[in-house]
Amino acid sequence: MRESSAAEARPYHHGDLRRALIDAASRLLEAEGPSALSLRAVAREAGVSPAAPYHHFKDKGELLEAVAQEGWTLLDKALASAKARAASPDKAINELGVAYVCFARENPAIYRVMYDTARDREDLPDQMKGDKDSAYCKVRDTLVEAGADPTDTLNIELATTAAWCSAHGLAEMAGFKQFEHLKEACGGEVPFLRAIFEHMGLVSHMTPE
Amino acid sequence: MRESSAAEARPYHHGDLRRALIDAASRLLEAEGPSALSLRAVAREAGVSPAAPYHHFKDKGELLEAVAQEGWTLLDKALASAKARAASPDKAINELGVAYVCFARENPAIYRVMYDTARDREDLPDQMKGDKDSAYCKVRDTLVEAGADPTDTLNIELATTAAWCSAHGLAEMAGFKQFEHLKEACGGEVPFLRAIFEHMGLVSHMTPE
DNA sequence: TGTACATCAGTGAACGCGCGTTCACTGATGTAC
DNA sequence: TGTACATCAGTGAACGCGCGTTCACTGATGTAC
Repeated sequence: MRESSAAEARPYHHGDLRRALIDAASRLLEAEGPSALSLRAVAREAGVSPAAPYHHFKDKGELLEAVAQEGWTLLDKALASAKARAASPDKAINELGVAYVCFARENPAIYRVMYDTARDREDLPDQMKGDKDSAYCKVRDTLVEAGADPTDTLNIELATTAAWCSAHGLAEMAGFKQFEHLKEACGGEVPFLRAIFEHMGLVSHMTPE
Repeated sequence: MRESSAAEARPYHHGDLRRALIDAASRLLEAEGPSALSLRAVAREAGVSPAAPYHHFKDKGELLEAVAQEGWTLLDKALASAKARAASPDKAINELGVAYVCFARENPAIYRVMYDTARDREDLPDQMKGDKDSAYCKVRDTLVEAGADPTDTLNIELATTAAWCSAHGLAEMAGFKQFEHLKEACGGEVPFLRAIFEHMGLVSHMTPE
């Protein structure tokens, strides 16, 4: 009832500073790049004193992990809506790939934080494999729907991994200048991505024929 | 004639401090990780004052670029010897992939510096495309030797890019704990890599039949 | 072959900076009675 | 409904640190004569 005007001075208690700090970190990250992400800068961006974040995060690392976690959740959502859009299961796998790369291209700094923190721990977030709605499971299920033998779990997992790695590699490389002329030749970035995924032939090896 | 004993105190003039600094940086990088790579630490590791590197590099960035450049050269060599070892052209492409990933796995920090600096500039080193002996050209030529139509330059380039991205993605992910059980199931890391490359099917789309 | 001198490649002290984190504090909030 | 008090979530000053870089310097090297 009290916050009548948007321009009103922020009250002493913030309301949801944890959330605000994660958002500020994301903003900073995309605006200034990963190297600019200090705890002090995040606090500054959120309009709060340098000590305030310590009431919500043990240290800088814990904030970074929260930002990465946020990224994985956004990625899950992006893949879910791509899958919902796909016309048929055997088209879906490449569309998931395209959506994956687009997510990385639109949020390059968060994407980097996601993988940098994962690589430092040599561990992808638990969410990835456990959760039924996770991005990983979505890719795997799509391969099955496209005709892969669901009882051949080893090959299903290998194929899912192959697809994931391919998409990650493409996501990290797609921005390089060297590929500009290929994008033009294909008629834009998305057709270029589609063409690359075609060449990776991720589904053909899994289906009986 | 003067440096008789290996234990002799280093003379005032170093001889090849530029080289020594790049080596020191590589050592530090693999020992302590990319975040530990400061100019001062490199000077310390090389046993030299903090100001000494400035006689050989304009600033920290220039040293980093030299380290990355060194990495690309080492990668070229690793791929060259893998290609020389390969039994047949159509096996060679996957073997190049395996060698690529092994290089990244054995030099993870340098590998990261290579791509971090490239991504910051959105530009792979010129060497990559220009030089006939470059890693990129080696992959492309191998695809042609394996039967791809050499006049279809667009598809050759797309396939080379696809192969490169796949290998890069795998290189960055291969260390994750989540894949331990797959490596075991395949009988080791290298067979695992081979299996993943099989699933990526990089050659099948290029050959007439 | 010796010597004067320019140039090269180091030293080490110093600069200012932003960082992560801690501290004693205080204003705001919520709860027990 | 009012009040005392514990707890929560901020402040802002301060700490020590390692960093990149600059500076005046000096020891070593190489070259012209």
